[in-house]
Amino acid sequence: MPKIVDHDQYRRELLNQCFDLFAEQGYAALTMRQIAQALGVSTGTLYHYFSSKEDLFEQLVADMVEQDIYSFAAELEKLPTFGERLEAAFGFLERNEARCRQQTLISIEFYQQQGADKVQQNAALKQVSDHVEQALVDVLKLEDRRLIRLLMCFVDGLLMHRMFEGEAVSMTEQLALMRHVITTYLDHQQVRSQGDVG
Amino acid sequence: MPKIVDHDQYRRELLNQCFDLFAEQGYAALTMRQIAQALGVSTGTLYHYFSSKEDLFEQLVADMVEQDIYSFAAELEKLPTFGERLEAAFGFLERNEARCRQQTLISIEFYQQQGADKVQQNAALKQVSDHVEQALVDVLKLEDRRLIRLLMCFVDGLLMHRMFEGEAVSMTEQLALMRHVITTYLDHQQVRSQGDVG
Amino acid sequence: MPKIVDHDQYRRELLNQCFDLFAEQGYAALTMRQIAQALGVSTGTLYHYFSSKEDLFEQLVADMVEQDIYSFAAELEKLPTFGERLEAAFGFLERNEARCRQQTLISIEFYQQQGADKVQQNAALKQVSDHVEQALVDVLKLEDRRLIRLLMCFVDGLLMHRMFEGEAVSMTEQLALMRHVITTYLDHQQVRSQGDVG
Amino acid sequence: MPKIVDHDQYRRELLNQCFDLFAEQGYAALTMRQIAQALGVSTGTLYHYFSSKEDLFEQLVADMVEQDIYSFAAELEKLPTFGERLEAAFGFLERNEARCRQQTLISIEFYQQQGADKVQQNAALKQVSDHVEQALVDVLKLEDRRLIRLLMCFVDGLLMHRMFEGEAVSMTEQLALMRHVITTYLDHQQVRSQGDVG
DNA sequence: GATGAATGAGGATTCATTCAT
DNA sequence: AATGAATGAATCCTCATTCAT
Repeated sequence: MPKIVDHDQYRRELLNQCFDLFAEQGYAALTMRQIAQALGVSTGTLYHYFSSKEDLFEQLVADMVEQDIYSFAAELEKLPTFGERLEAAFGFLERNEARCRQQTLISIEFYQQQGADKVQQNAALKQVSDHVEQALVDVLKLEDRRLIRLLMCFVDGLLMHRMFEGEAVSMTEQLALMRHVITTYLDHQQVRSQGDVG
Repeated sequence: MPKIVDHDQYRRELLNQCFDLFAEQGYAALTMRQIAQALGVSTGTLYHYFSSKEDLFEQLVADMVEQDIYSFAAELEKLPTFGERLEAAFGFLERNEARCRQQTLISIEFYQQQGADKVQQNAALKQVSDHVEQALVDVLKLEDRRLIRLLMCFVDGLLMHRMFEGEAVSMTEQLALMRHVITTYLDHQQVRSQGDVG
Repeated sequence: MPKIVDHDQYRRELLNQCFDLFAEQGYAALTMRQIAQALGVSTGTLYHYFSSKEDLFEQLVADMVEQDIYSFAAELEKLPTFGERLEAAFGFLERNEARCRQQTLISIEFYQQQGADKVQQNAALKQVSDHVEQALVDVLKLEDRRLIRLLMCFVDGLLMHRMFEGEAVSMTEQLALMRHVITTYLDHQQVRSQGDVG
Repeated sequence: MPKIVDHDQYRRELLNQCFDLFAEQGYAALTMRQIAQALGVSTGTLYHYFSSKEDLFEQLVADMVEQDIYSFAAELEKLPTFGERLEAAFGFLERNEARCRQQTLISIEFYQQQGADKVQQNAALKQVSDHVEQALVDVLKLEDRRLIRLLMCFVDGLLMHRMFEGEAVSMTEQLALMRHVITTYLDHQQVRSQGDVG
């Protein structure tokens, strides 16, 4: 194998370690020296692997897409009912709240950093979103993509409110309520469909 | 005699004009010189009214609380059914999407700027949230605060996804779906309640 | 009397009140706003009486010359021996150490502010010095101006060391020693002179 | 491998070159840009070696302590009489007047910059003083520390007067006179002691 | 590849001074 | 005369980036 593999692998390792830093400090407030120090390398080394701070950050976001934090998928697929699958998914979310918040924050940082227009052209965030959407379709076995999207919006909004207001917003309560609302809606749909059929 | 200036009023005027700037550029990327230039004053004047960039920003957020963008309340209260009231509220949201996005962005900026701990202690954002919550309770005539909170999370999440993905996420579609989901849920609740009663 | 008298008198009053401020903070560290605030006037008023900060400071130094802090002279003249007169003069110095230090500090500030060349051309500090020298000649009834100058140097040096080292340098002890040294010297001179005569 | 630079040595070199600047301009009037320019480096480099302007200045003063400008000591010790030793010491002073003035000025600047309380706690200036005092005790072979202190006060005062009044105060004359006064005093002391003994 | 010293444009902030009232 | 709001040049300091070693 050529050296390129090592190079690329090391680059990803560095990116991984940067993740928390950007989430905690924000793009602008985080300096290259801070990053270098936290990673235990010199700024020179940083510039050996990334052409600029912006490049480093963009690669970080791009990398985020590929990180399959939805590796929990397998567990869910065995569950028989939609209700159970949603419950498991929400349970995962609750257990990984910190990480999910970070992703949300970094996405927003990216948005601010790039400027609205660029972001929407840049495929990165769109990809993250689509990726997650597809994962949910597969895992929840719910075909209605509008509903998937609704869930995603709600979840991201909930994470945001949790940042601002902390425990004043109950994760457990809100997730339980949403499950109730959604299942009620789906049941009703089914009933109506059956009624239509009948 | 000094130049006659209503100090406090002028300060608010300056704050108002800053709002867009912070939402567009973000706290860190926006310089005091840029602000001064955009407002048509000197940096010295800025420091005459605000003791620091941070102070300016904090006042901006504090001011945001008091701005009653939910002045649309009056119109809604006359509407007879919950479905109509929710539709009207969502209509307002759609028409004022830009402004609402800005508020969301600035809140997040504030979160990053202040650090998680401070933010949750700081009354400001909590107030915004409570204020909006109460307004929705009054206007929608919906007593279940958990549901109100759910709606708020969803709406903020939707705004966020709209930022990242633009028109790829349909505001109209999502809002309509949510209305459907919620009314279905409420109807079902009522039915069940009546069933309980009967 | 024309208004000029009032104007001039007020100007002097302002100068007087500035004295401590400059001694405590130093020229550069003291701002016009601070001065204005301390004097209970506006910066505008300050500029009505003084054309600039530099001008204010120069006038302050010039004024210092004319302030006869050596008004103690009268008391001394009645004392019969040189030793007693010197003792009284040093006693005055000890009681007014704070004020004397301030004068010294302000002189040095002036020196730094003006630049070495200007200072020596500027009559101000030279005048203070000559003024004091003459006062001492008259009061101590000691004709030898070289000795007067030596005393002045010593006293200023002592004040300086007291600033830096505080009570680690004893004012009382040093002044007493100098009195002893000087009177010994003068006595010896006299003896020798008499010996020459005889 | 990094550029090979002896950090500490270079830092001292920079400090050395700063000395004159601070003495000439004073702490407040001297800007970091001016310093950088004078030293032929960038402001960034300055901040690489010193954490702030204040730190730079404090290190300068601390460094001043260790600079043994009293390296002339060896020459003096061979001289047989106190009179000759004092003459040689004053001769050295006269030849190094410029440097000595600078030290005095910088000490005063330090005093103003730090505020009276801090200065007296700060060991730096006290050390300079003690260091010089001990050197004089050793070199002049004069045990009476009060007299050493008196000489130091006089010398510093003389330097100060020379700054303000330039050649109007004669260095040579004043130093000669002080020598005369002191030797007369010491001779008299001896005579009296012998008288006591006899 | 790796280092960290060096750079200098650019940031927040201060402050002497002006001037409309 | 008196005020204090307004100005903007100049200050200290930071930080992305370069480059000699």
